[in-house]
Formats: sequence, structure tokens, C-alpha cells
Amino acid sequence: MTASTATLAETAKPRDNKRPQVLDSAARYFREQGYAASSMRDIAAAAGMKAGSMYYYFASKEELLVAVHEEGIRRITKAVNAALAGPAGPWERLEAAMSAHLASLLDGGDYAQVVTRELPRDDGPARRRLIGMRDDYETIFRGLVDALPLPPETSRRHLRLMLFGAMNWTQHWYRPAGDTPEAIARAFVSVLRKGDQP
Amino acid sequence: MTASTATLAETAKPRDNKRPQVLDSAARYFREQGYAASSMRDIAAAAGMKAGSMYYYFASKEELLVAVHEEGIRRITKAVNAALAGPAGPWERLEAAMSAHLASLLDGGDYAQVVTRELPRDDGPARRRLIGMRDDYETIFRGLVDALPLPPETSRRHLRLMLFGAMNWTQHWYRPAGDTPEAIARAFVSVLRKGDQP
DNA sequence: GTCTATAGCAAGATAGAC
DNA sequence: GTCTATCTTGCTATAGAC
Repeated sequence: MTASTATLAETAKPRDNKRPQVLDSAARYFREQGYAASSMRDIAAAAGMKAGSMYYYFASKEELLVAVHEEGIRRITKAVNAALAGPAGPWERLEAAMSAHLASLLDGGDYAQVVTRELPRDDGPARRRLIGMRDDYETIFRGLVDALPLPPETSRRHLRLMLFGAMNWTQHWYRPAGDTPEAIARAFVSVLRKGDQP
Repeated sequence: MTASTATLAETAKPRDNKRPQVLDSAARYFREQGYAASSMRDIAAAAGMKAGSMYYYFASKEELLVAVHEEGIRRITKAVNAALAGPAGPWERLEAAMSAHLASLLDGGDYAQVVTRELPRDDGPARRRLIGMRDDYETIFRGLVDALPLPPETSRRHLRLMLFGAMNWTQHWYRPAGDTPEAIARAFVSVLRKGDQP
């Protein structure tokens, strides 16, 4: 607060804040082992500290999960919005957004993958807030699908739900040696676009 | 073995075998709470016994998961094959198979939902066998997609992967009060079929 | 901020009586 | 077949020294 001499982006002493490392470690474990199977000890060890020390940054394991979720949604939202700055055509915009979503999910996307897979089980305020954030994100795609030139009888809701399913399911079959996220997005759009536009 | 007087479908004494109840209970818990968060005590209680007694039927918790998987794949394969007995057109056959898959997944489908969500984490023989069974099942859809009349440039592989993603993602948004599994299958096919055939 | 130590509890699995 | 009792292990979280 009174940091008249502090450098930018540092609200506290620079040397102590290992919060990002803790969060990275948690994201990696939650993705690889699942939330329930990840222990605070393991997460702490990978972040270079002991389990007890993590409670300085996060009051509980669930709070750690919530923080990973928030960061994941923040990152993927940012990536998709950045990708939408360029293209103008409705199909091109959809493909760009899908490409960014897939890249976030598939290329080292510990955070994003946790978002699609682990949600706090009990119906507390934490769970509801995360669902709200996820819904906000999905609103972007609602707009993109609504902008597509489609036959009037097409259910845009089902098309959007298909897209999310197709995208988030890629985690189960994606291999780094195979298609890139961009290629997958292109292929998905091409399947849908069939007769519509040259 | 020497059961010359035993009735059909009973290899042992009829009154003792509570294995199906145990399996049902495990499937329900694995679906509702996830594998890691389900305790042998809870599963046993819902099956009307104590935790120790379950080890008479299954040697470990993981063996219970494998058995639920096998039963789940068996059921959904049977349902899809039955649905394919009727229709003849390629799109009609795909829609029938999707409808059966979705019904298995969404209508009280504890077993099927576990198949799509929980896999043994460590790379043992159990995990590999389950993946093999799942791949065999997916072969059915490979044939159905290959039979579709599509523009030559369409990637049938990506179309098939889209379908599985779209179908298995329905668990996350399906509500019993909304669309039926049949209606969802119809809507998905209609999105894909667009200009192709009247 | 990070440590050690530990409280307090729940888990999977086993042994042996019945 | 099912029970009770228990072993062993691992977990989250806290307390207090440094």
C-alpha cells in the first residue's frame, strides 16, 4: 500500500510469494491423478515445501481446487478472446475460437483440463461460483454459434453442446504426435460446414 | 459341476449370491462420488453387508471397478446391437445406435457412466483390457460412420470422434425433464446431415 | 514463511469366529 | 457367506518453534 518504491506487479515482498508454484503443482497433480487421489504432501513436495507450509497460501485442499479452476477459466477465456481479435467471417471466428480452446486444453493445459474434469462434489457456494464462471465462458460460444449461417431448422443449442463435447473429449484421444489443435479445429469445422458456404 | 438337478443360469446355490447387489451398489457409488471418493464401507452398506464381507466376492476395490466396467460395456454393446436390428438406411442406423448409446448413458446408466469416466490409473493389465473392450465397442461406430454418404473430403475419423465427444458429454448437461435420449440423437444427426439427403 | 510434530480420523484389507 | 475386530497406512489440518 505505501510501496512508493516498489516495482510494478509486486504488491508484497517479491522473494516470499511461492503461491504460483503451489498452484502449478496442484494443477499438475489434479490433472494427472485426479483431485481425490492427489495428496497435499505430494503437491507440496513438487512445489518445494512441506504440506503444512501450504496452508499459509490456501486454507484447505478444496480452496486449492477452486483457485486452479479460476485460473484455468481465466486463461482459456483470455486465449479465446485473443483469437477472436482477428477473423471476421462467422465460420472463421468459430474455428479460431475452437482452435484456441483446444490449444489451451491440449498443450500443457493442466489448468484447463482440471476445469473440464474436477468440480467440488458438494453443493457449496464454491461449486456454484465455478459453474457460473464456466457458464460465462460458454456464452462466448453461444454468440459464435448464433452468428453462423445455418438452415432455419438447425438446433443451435444442440450444435453448441455438440461442439463442447467434441472439444473437451479430445483429451481422451489426443496425442502430441498426431493432429495439432489447429488441425483438429479445422477438421471439426469442416465436418459441420459441409454444404453451406464455398 | 455335478449339478445334474440345478436349474438353468445357476452355477451355485441360488440363495447366497449377492454379487449383483454388490456390483449395483459399486456402480452407483462410483458414478455419484467417483471411484477414489467411494469407500468399501459405503458400497457394502448399500448392498446390505459389511465391508469385510465384500472381499468374498471381489479381491480388491480395483477388481470391483473392473467388474463394473465390464458389465457396463457389455450392456451398452448389447443395447446398441439390438437397436441396429431394425433400420436399414445409413443415417437411420447411426441415429438408432446413438439413441441406444445415449439411453444407456442417461437413463439410470450407472454402469455406462462409470465406463466413460473412471479408468484404473496405473498401467496394469486391468486397465489395458478395459481399453481394449472399449475400443471393440467403438468399432461398431466406425462401421456406421464409414457407411455414411459423405463428401469425399470429410474426415470420417474426426466425425466419429466428434460423435463420441458429443454423446458422452451429454452427461454434463442432460436433465431428465428436458430432451429424451432419442430427441438428442435426432438433433445431433440432423445437425450433421444438413444438405446431404432429403 | 517454512519447519517439525502430531492430532484425529478414515481408508483398504485381513484373520478367524460363527 | 457374513460377521467383528483389528492391522497398517495414509490423509487433512493444526500448533507452535524458529
